[in-house]
Amino acid sequence: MSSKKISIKDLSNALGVSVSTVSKALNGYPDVNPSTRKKVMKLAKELQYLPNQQAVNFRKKSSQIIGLVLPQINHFYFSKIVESIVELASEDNISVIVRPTFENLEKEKMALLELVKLNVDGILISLSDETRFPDHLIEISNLGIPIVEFDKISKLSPLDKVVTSDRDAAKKAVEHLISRGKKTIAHLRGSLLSQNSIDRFLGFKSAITDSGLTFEEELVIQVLPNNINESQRSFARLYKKRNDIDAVFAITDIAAIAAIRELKSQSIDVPSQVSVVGFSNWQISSLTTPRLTTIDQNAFEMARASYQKLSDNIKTKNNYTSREKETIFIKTDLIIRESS
Amino acid sequence: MSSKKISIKDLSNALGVSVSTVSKALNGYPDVNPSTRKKVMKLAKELQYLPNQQAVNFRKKSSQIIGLVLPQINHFYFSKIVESIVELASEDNISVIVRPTFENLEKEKMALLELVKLNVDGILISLSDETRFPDHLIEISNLGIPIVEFDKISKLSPLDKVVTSDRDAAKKAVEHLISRGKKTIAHLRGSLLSQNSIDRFLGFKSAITDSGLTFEEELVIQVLPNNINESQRSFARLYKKRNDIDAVFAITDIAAIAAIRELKSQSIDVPSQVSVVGFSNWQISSLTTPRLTTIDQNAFEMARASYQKLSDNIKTKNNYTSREKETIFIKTDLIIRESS
DNA sequence: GTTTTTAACGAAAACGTTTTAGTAGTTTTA
DNA sequence: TAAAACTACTAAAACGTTTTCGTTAAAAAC
Repeated sequence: MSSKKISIKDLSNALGVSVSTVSKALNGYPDVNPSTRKKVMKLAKELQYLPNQQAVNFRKKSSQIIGLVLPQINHFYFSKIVESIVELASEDNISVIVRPTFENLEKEKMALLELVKLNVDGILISLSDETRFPDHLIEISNLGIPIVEFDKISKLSPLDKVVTSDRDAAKKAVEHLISRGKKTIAHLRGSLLSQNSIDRFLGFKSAITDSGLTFEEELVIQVLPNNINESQRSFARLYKKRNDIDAVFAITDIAAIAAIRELKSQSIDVPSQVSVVGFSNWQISSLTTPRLTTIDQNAFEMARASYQKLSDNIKTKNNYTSREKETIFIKTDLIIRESS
Repeated sequence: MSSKKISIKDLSNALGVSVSTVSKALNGYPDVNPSTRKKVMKLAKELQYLPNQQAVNFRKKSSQIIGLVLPQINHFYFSKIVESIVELASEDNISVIVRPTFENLEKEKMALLELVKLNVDGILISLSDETRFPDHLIEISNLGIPIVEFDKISKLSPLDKVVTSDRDAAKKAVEHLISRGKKTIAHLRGSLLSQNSIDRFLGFKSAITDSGLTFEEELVIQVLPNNINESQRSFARLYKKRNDIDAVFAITDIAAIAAIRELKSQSIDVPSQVSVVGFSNWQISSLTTPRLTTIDQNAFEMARASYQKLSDNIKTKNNYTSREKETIFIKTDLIIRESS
């Protein structure tokens, strides 16, 4: 049964015409007689000829493949990004090779190396937590391979970037709490080195000071943003010291849920006594009780803008290295639900 | 700056030695003088030679790429599968091209076609809801391309399959409820056509009858497994008719949370008055209040077994078409938490 | 000292396609 | 009717490798 794959040569033999003519007929070149073209097309259909894309790409020195490197896939935000990018690319007949780094710099470097070897047309990357210096990205860019950083980026690289406007988003969230009359607002932040964490903190701070409240260092604590138990314990410690807290702005939905869980366990009502706002709008935030007010990061728009930028870079590859690089900001939405 | 990519030919020119020798030196062939090999290696490192994997694969008639086709990526279970498969494959230096179908048969067919054109070494697929007949899979298999179905499979295809042991899992879950003394157990099931839904229902039924309880048709209702509002409304209708229900076995965690939400809104205590068990062990199930008892589907093991099977098939490709196909069952774990 | 073996290398084909450059034959132009 | 233009085709190179099959020279065997 196993029908062997048929090639242009098979068509050419069967029709008594050269391979060049077959290729031209198939690809719409003008210098082929309509009747010949018809014959070629007909036989191609009959024999179910499928062009060997691998050979085409090799010959054309393009791969029609882009690489997508990111910290994780099993993650609500990132998996939406993967899904969106893959779908957008497929509309352009581009395939996507995904490589998770698990926040490991070595894996990130390995992934990039593999992608370069594969001759990918371009790379989209969201950096691992361990990545301090973006030298490996710059090297790739110098090789003439278009590369766009998104979401978790490095401020040190001269590359195109697409980022969430974390600072504005955080400010918006905190201003919302303030507009609800909250005055003693705690912030559960993440790592001191993560750019997201820094920007969200800065947004928090400027919302506080801009509205005439006094910024208290003590009300800002660091948590592990994706660890609910650790976050809950950390928040519990803070709340013990400062039970005058009337609102919490958390760096992630998980951290927010951790706070809510702790407050519930102490029979503090959310939102009347303490309001809580998260960040990311994970699916889960609409399933909790109370439903969580949060920031939607607009994963699709992040994916779209990143892919678009990369796609543009690929299309104008000739002067890629010399072109001015830009940073694009993705707008967020405040989703107001029951927790605030 | 843009250093052009260097090829074997560049090395060969620089060293005054033939391309064959360079290639052999690089690839550990025995018939090359150790000193020559050293020189080649040295220069290769200096010039940062990277083999053009595209050319290698083309020449070797392999792609070192596998295709992964599934309904969605932005989904806790599937994204874990994607992540796991990609990681396992990367250990074998295999790249993965992912294609979501969004439960659309046309997209599924298109995705497969693209993958075949790309000469992928093999394909892993989880079928869309729309897929009734697996003809397109069989065609591919007949082309000699190894293919393994996983999770959402078709009973009609003579192919290798890896599936969750849904029936056993559901039985286990319901037996757990029975062991807690529950006697009037409702089941929130999914589509009448989906194999998962059928098997979970059959597991539910056999747990009931095997333990001497009477199976009541009325206690089984159909819901949209991933739509919390619809599920809640459907369950509300059921509970209105039958408020003697003392336990619920739901086809997904979402449906389970929907039931819990409805019960809470009626001030029915979970689990003392009504116990609830979900299915899938999504991240969210450990974050709800009460934490949800559920079935862990062991996404990693599903990924591992599927990849392993495909990998074996690829390695023994010569007699693939004629080989006996098998179905592998992935064991599940009952995760007992607070909702039961 | 002749034959045989071995060591080290290179030429060239091959993978499937695209594309350039060329060629015959026909048609148009002037 | 000779030159110019056009039509429809083909040959062959090219993309970067791998791998087969020689080939030469040196080493080993007898």
